[in-house]
Order: sequence, then structure tokens, then C-alpha cells
Amino acid sequence: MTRVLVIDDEEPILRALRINLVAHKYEVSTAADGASGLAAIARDRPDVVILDLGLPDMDGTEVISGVRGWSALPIIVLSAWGQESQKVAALDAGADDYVTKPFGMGELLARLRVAVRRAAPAPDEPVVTGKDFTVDLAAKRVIRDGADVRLTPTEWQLLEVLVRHREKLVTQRQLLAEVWGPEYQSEGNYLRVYMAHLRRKLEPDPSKPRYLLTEPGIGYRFTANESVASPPGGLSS
Amino acid sequence: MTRVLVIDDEEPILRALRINLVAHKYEVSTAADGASGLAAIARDRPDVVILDLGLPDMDGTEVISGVRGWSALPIIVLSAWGQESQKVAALDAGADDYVTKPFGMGELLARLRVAVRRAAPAPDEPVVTGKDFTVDLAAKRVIRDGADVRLTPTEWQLLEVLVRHREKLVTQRQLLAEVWGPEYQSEGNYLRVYMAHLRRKLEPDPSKPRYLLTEPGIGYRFTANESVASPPGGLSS
DNA sequence: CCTGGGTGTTAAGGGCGCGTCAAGATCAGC
DNA sequence: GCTGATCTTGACGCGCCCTTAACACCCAGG
Repeated sequence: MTRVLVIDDEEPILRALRINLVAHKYEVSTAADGASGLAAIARDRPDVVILDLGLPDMDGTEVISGVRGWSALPIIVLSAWGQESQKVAALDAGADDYVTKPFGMGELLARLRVAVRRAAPAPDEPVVTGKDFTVDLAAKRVIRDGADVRLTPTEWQLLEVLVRHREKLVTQRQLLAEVWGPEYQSEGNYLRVYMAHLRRKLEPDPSKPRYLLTEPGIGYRFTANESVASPPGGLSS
Repeated sequence: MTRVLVIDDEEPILRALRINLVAHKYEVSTAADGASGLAAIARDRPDVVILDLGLPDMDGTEVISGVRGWSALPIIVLSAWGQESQKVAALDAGADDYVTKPFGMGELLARLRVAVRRAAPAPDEPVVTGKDFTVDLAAKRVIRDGADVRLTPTEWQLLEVLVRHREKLVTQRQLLAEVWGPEYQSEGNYLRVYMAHLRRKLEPDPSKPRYLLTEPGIGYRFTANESVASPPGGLSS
């Protein structure tokens, strides 16, 4: 079920949106100001955000750029005023769409469908397999030696981010922001602890990782093919 | 330059759009009806389409679904009427955005930027390859003789700056500022040490650099093609 | 031939990031 | 309220990376 976060301080609008969204099979959560909205995004990770610009505590574009610093999730902006410069500012700050009040619920729902449709471009290979285990992203399962490997929620989130970017290097900041939230970007300890967990559960020899590789000082990389030969020239000094 | 196709049958709107878009550095082509519009999309492959729904020969949603059958290029719909059901139909048919006339040119340009921004997830050329090695900026990976070359964080940052400005000369001050920070602009030693590291790891003959060239007294240059031939004839002065 | 500025090369030491472990805190289920 | 699992937090040792310095080299000019 698609999860929508509505950030708005006007009670009637909030209620109308909630009723309509729930009726169309969305899972709805709400926040009444920008600060709690940002916190809710970091905590709940909704699939799409509907953001009213007329918030009591901060400017709407601040909320947008606060999110865009670490996530690309779709943001649809609502606004009461027709100020064109405000529309331009919000769109350029990173909003995906802009709807002016009063708006028709049918239109908002259609724009919501567009945003969600566009954000789900991953019907490709949900199963990644190494020689020692298989990761099924869609089924959220890891199979090793024919048996399920039990992963805790945090372990799974971390593995999922790495597998989605397989073969690519993912920086520590990016991993921390996507798994723990943007305010944890300096807690490098978490990464080391949970990478150790994953390696103990997945690697044939946890002390010599073949799949979950460390790039010292930068981040981590998940790789399925073992094309890690020793360079012929060597690094000998 | 971003290429925009405008499909509209009203001459004044067409002219206004063309003038504004060209003024903002877009490359503009036009079509006056749905059939020629579809033909133009197939032939020219524009980066984004602006489509007026009020076409003489066919319904706008037919044009949209005709495109969506084989391409995901961004489509922004223009319409004179406020009919909500029409908006919903166009958006559900696959349009990315819907702007109602009369519209402000600033808003349309902002929505155009959003569409282009979203359709171009690869703004930089991530892979640069020489004859002896390959640099993959997106994956943060260097491959030489089929094997990964291990680079330390500083080595990678330095290489990244040089590759981003490939073929261009980068001054020492600029390199120092981008890798070590603006307060290190006089530490010329660092540069020489790390250039030596990179050359030892990447160059076939580190003492005779072919890719990481020194411009004495100014800075360094990364070059992939060795088209720096000396004139064969003897026209020396 | 000598001199000096800019460059290339190498080596050594100190600091820091990484892996590891374990105990306390927090949460979920019964 | 208890119990087990999970998350958080701190400490510690090792290896590697950055820094730094010393020296050889090339070239231009005196």
C-alpha cells in the first residue's frame, strides 16, 4: 500500500485529504508543521509527500531542500496563493508538482498517481545472486545453502541499499542517511557494527569479505562477481 | 542544449512559446497537429514535449498513449479548458504534467526544468576510458588490466577532479582547494606526492606520463586521447 | 659552469578509521 | 511484568593513510 505523508496546518483540509486518500487505498500520516514534517519523513519514509506551503514555523522551500539533501522522494506542493514566483521557487527547490488551491480532488489524485508511477521504476531484476547466497529484494528474503537467513530489520535495510546500488560504491553518509535518517550522518559506528553482522551472516569467510567490500575512507560496495584479481604490477614500493 | 517539441495549432501561442523558449536556450521545433507531432517525436527524439490538447485531427490522450507505447520521454500538457476529467484522463494516459491556460511563462519554464531534471539522471559522463585503464565516476572505480585498482580517498578525489575537467588544464590552486580545502592552497608538496601515487598506479610508464600531464608552473591536465603529436614537417622557427 | 625555482621520488612516523566485542538500553510479544 | 531479540553505545588494538621532510632531477638564466 502506498504511504502518503500530508504536511498541513489547516485542520479542515487535513481531514478532507485524509478521508479521500484513505478511500483510495492510501496509507495516510500527517504532520502539522515543517519541523515535525521533516522528522516524520526521516522516521516513516513515506512513498510520497503532500506539502502545504503555508506552514506556521518555516518556509516551504526550506522543507523541500531539507529533504532533497538526502532523498529523492516525490513531493507535491499545495498552496493557497497564486504567486507565480512562489511556484517557481518551490519547483526549482526540488518539488515534483504544484497544485493551487482550490483544487479538485480528482486532479490531486491523478497527480499523485503520476508521482507514484514515476517513482517506481524498479520492475527489473529484483533477485541478485552470488555463488554463496541469493538476495530477493521483492520477497525480502535471503537464502543461503537452501535455508532462509534471518536478518533483523536494520540489517535488511542496510543490505537492501547496498544491493540496489550493486557494483556501485555507496558512501557512508548516504548509507547512514538512507537507513538511519539524515541526522545520523556522523554515526560511523553503526555502519561498522551492522556491516559486521551482515558479513557474519552472509560471507563464507567474514574476515575476508568477497561480497560486502570496504572502500576505506569512502564507503562500502556490494559486488556479486568475484573479479577481484591481484594487480600484476602490484603495489610494491 | 535541451530540445523541446511544441505541438500546438494556434499560431500566436506557438510563436510566444518559441520566442520564450529560445530566449532560455532551448532548441525548439514545432508541429501543428497530432499526426505530424507523433512523426516529429519519432524522427527528432526531442528531450521533452509540450502538447496542446486542442488539436484539430486527434484527441490529446491518443497522442500521449501513442508515445507511451514506446518511449517515456516527458510530456507536459497544455489546455485551454479547466475540465477536471480531461486533466485526469491526460495524466492517467501518461502525461507528466498539466498546465491550464492562461499560464505564466515563468511557471511553464519551471515545470519544464522539473521535467528535464527528472529525465536526466545521468548529468555527467560517468565512464572515461583510456587505452590502459577505465575510470568509472559513478561507481567510483578504476579498472586496469581487468582488475580493480585500489585508490585511497585522497587519491580518488584528486583523480576525480582531474577527470571531471578532462582535457582541460587545472591549476594547482584549484586542485588543492577542491581536494584539501581552500586553506591549503600553498601546500604544493601534497600535489606532487599524490600525482606520483596516481601515476604509479595508472600510468604504463610512470616516468613518462601519457594521461596525467604536468603543465610546469601552472597545474596538471588529464587527457585520454594521445592526439598531442609534434608537427612532422620541419617548419620550426 | 654554477645557481635557483619548480618538480619527481622515496621513506618514516603519527594519527585515525575500521573491525571486533560486549554490556546496557529499548522494544515486542506473551 | 517478564523474557528474548534488537538496537545503541563505548572501548580497544591493528593496519593503513596522510603528512612531512629530505634529496635527486630538469631546465633556464647568469
